[in-house]
Amino acid sequence: MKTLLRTAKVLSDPTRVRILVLLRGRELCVCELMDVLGTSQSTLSTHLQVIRQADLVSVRRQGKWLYYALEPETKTLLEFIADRFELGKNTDPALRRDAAKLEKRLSLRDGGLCCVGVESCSPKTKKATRE
Amino acid sequence: MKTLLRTAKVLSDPTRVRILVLLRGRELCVCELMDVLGTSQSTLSTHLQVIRQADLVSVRRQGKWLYYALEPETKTLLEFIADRFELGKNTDPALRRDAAKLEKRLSLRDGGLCCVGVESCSPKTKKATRE
DNA sequence: TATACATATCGGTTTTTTACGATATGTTCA
DNA sequence: TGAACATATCGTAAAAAACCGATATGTATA
Repeated sequence: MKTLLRTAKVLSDPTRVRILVLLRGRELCVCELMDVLGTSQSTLSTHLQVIRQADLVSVRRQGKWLYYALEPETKTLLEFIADRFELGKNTDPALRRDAAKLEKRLSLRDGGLCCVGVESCSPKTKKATRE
Repeated sequence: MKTLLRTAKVLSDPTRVRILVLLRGRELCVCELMDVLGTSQSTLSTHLQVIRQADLVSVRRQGKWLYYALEPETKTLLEFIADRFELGKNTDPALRRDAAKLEKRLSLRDGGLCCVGVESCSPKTKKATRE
């Protein structure tokens, strides 16, 4: 029951759903998520903690960065959810915008590294990156 | 997305999960739910509204009483959830206690009616039926 | 070792959620 | 029609969650 409650809590917040959907298909580092979501770094970090405590993701360190990825079981769950609630087919405007932003952001990766030469990755310049 | 958020919100509260599990397999009237859950009538009513707004249940009036039942689609969803989060196998103490209480309560039904001759059905005597 | 930097945690504030008694609503049956 | 009753809604207080800036932590690299 507790596991269900924690998982459902993750899924009851739009930002967290967006995070999970973004992680579908690839791992992402925190600053990439921040860029796409447009939230503050501390807010994002807290959301990630909620997701982590529900055991829905794994974290891997590479260099200075932490890469978040869906657990295999979470992928199953997300398939089911995307199917049932029609998240997959670019139906939702927020999710579609996220996907577009992510694509742009991913094209900035250099040799698989997320933040090399991306000025928005510096916390100093990173406040309120609204478009 | 909105549908997912509403559904997940329903599932992120233990009382609401208990309600859905109780409704698995049979419809129940509000006073039966109240008896089993041990919450106040207004609290239960509010939870039921949240569940209703997520389109997870249908309501049917019979005589003075309202009977809540899972929508067919909700049954599918609950099967999946019970399977994945191990709600079915009497693992959870709260759910097991609920099941036992419900069985007793259902044995009081008279000709399929829920509240005939059940004194705890009167709002006056119904406050805080803790065991 | 010192600095820079990516991410986490803390403190405080605002918003949301929950619970409950009191009251309203609407149905039933005398 | 009116009294009784099952359920819904309202008002409010208490608890939880979300957000953010500031600061802490820990890794990387010069």
